[in-house]
Amino acid sequence: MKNNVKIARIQADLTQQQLAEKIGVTRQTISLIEKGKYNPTLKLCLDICYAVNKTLDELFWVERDHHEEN
Amino acid sequence: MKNNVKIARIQADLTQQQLAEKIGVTRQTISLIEKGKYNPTLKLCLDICYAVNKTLDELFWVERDHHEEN
DNA sequence: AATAAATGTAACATATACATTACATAATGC
DNA sequence: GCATTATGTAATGTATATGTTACATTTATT
Repeated sequence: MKNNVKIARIQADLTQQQLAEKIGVTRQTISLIEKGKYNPTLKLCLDICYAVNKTLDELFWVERDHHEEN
Repeated sequence: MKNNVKIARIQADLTQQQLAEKIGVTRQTISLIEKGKYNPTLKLCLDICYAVNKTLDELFWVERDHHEEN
């Protein structure tokens, strides 16, 4: 679950805490998503996009990798 | 949770059943997502994208609506 | 270096995505 | 009309996303 949330958050000059509050989620959730340790729901992905002014593709799109494990 | 899955699925000439099998999910899950009745995980969104050859933005992006009722 | 701020992460609880089974209705072909 | 296929949806179970609390580690500031 690689993504660009951390980069976008830093560009938006937000801490995990601030981003979490903007979205209404806990800091831990942001941390785990940035670390790729879990699989957020679409609604949460969209909320993150809105908070850092990016689209889904910019933050979460990954080409299919034929050798993907998982 | 409006999305364009149904349109893309039909364009790809797949039934809900066929799409579900391609992805490894049940037909019910596809049906509920198309009806906007729930909030799929990112992984499932990506699997749907791959199956119908669209990107996240094409299938799931929605501009923030200030009057969203969720 | 010491202190504070930011981040990682673990244990446990709760909500909900998704599976399973089942049945009903809608659409399509004979 | 009847049979078949596609779709909607309800009940119940399971897995996992997310919350809560708490503490450890890393990074920034002085």
